[in-house]
Amino acid sequence: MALFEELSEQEIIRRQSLEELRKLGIDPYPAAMYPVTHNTGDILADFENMCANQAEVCIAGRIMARRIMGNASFFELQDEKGKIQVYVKRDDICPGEDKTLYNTVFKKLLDIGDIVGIKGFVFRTNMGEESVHARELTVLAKSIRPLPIVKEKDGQVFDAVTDPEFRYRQRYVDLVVNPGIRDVFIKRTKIINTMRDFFNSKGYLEVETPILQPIPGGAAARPFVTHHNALDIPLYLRIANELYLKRLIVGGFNGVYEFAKDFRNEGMDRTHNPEFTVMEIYVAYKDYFWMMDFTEEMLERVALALHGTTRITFGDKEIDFKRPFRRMTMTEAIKQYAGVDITGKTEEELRAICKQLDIEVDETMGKGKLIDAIFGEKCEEHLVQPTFIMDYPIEMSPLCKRHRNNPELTERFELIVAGKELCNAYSELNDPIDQLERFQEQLRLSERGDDEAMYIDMDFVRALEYGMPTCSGMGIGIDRLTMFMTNQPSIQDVLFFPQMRPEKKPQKDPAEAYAQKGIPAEWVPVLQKMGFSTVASLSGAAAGKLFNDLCGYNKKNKLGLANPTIDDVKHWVE
RNA sequence: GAUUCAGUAGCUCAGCAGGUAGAGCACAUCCCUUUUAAGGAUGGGGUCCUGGGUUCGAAUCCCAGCUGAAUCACCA
Repeated sequence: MALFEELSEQEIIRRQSLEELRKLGIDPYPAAMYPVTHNTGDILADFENMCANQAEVCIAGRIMARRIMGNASFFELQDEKGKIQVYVKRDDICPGEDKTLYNTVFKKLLDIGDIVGIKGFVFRTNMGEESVHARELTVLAKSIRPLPIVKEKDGQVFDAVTDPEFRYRQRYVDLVVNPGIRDVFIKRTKIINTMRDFFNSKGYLEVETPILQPIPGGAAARPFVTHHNALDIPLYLRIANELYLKRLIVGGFNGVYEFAKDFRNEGMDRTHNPEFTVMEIYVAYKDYFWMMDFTEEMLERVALALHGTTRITFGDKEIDFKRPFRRMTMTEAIKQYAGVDITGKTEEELRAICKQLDIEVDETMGKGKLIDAIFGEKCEEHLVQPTFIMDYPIEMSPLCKRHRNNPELTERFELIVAGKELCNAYSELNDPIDQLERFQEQLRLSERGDDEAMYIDMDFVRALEYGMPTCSGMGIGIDRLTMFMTNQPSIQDVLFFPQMRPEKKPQKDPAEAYAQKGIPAEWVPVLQKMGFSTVASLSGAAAGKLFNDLCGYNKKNKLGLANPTIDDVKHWVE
């Protein structure tokens, strides 16, 4: 009894069914493989043919609905590809005298959520429903926790589980009961595979680089820190892999790419998760113009692979990934959308412009950040269709090559879609002396109070000193790309397991802890029910009231326990 | 970090002039016995997020906290 103390009635019943199955000699969790031959998708795709031939199939999956009748019943079996109705006739699955498998096991001991295997043949019922007629039923895994019940008819969903906390914490349940969730994640993988195929077809090499880094380089962000015991040094979870991929270009690879989990110790919101996926690619002897063409082709392929068209819907917007994308410089964009010309302006002049445009600034912001603020505040929101914004100020791009025609700018582009940054790319800086100076400039910004300025990675500078060919690199946020391509408004909807605050388990002391105070084990559940879930919580409680409550509870619930004396209770609350 | 909203049965939700906790699905028992989100009847199931306060009395009103979401701030 004590074992079931915290279980709901339905859970208790299911655990009893579990024991009943074992008593009948049925292992509710058998070890042997089950020889599945088809999935529901296979059957429904070729139904007419299979039905005409009464094709034999062996399928397995979860019971999602049951319609129990006398000696014939129906249930819905759900597998990875969908659902199909199964027809279970007593005398077919129990050909002999013993009807236990049908009457007891199927009708009484199985529940929604249980995983079963069915051998049978394909047929259509009188009602016209595509079905499998069962000849054999095998219990493959008993479910002892009831699933939420979600129903569906003609594409309309009833009682869907919508609580985001439930869905994200128990994604496994979300995937089982909510139609369409699985599809987002299948598309996510398809996006990645399409990109990977594209890169491989060009002969570029997929590589892996360190996640634990002694210097968190390649981007400006606060890192997660950890400690390596054997080396006794701090290590950082990478915020980017850029500097390692460029080292490989130094090493002689012409094209390298990596799908990388990066980690940034910053705020979480609808578009930010502390760990996220980025694809970065570097190709030698190319520049950022080439990379724009490459990026367009890649995204067009992804859209076509997913939707068969370049036009996609995102929220209330329609976005077209058809090449070529619009291209404009940052200066042009600011001129067009903010109405100011930033050409040749000093830091002080820019600060005045910000003030005039009602943009908040502070003293730590240098020229680059001021320009970025104007762009972010006044321009980004207008850029709905894919747009390359080119030629960023040099201060905000310490790893990017100086612009060939203007030393104030860099050969950098970002791709903006629906007002959000999707890609970031450079003609990569390969001048080691310039690179070191840029790092030192970052250090000065950092001393001025900019806590996101980059760390100096001297080994990376050393690598550049040996010589890196001209090259262009591009990074793209895979989570954001998936959000666009699957029309999901939140990053949590494209991550299987988005970061959540850990669940707090209510603390409960075991009966032994109560025993040390002389409290009999049978009273422990009663005390816990009354809110005294730990021994410590008892101290200081009003003994008289508790005594009355306990005796009253005993009587009211007809527990038949021997009441403690008032002196006993006084001792308990000491 | 700020503001707003939400937290009631396994799930979806009602209830909130403060007065004995409700429905549908799910579950159990029975009837029916080829059904289609839902046949019929009966029944069981709740720390109304937690802790304080106001009150004769709080799911309901007030305060604080926890968890989540949205918006903003921060941020590639």
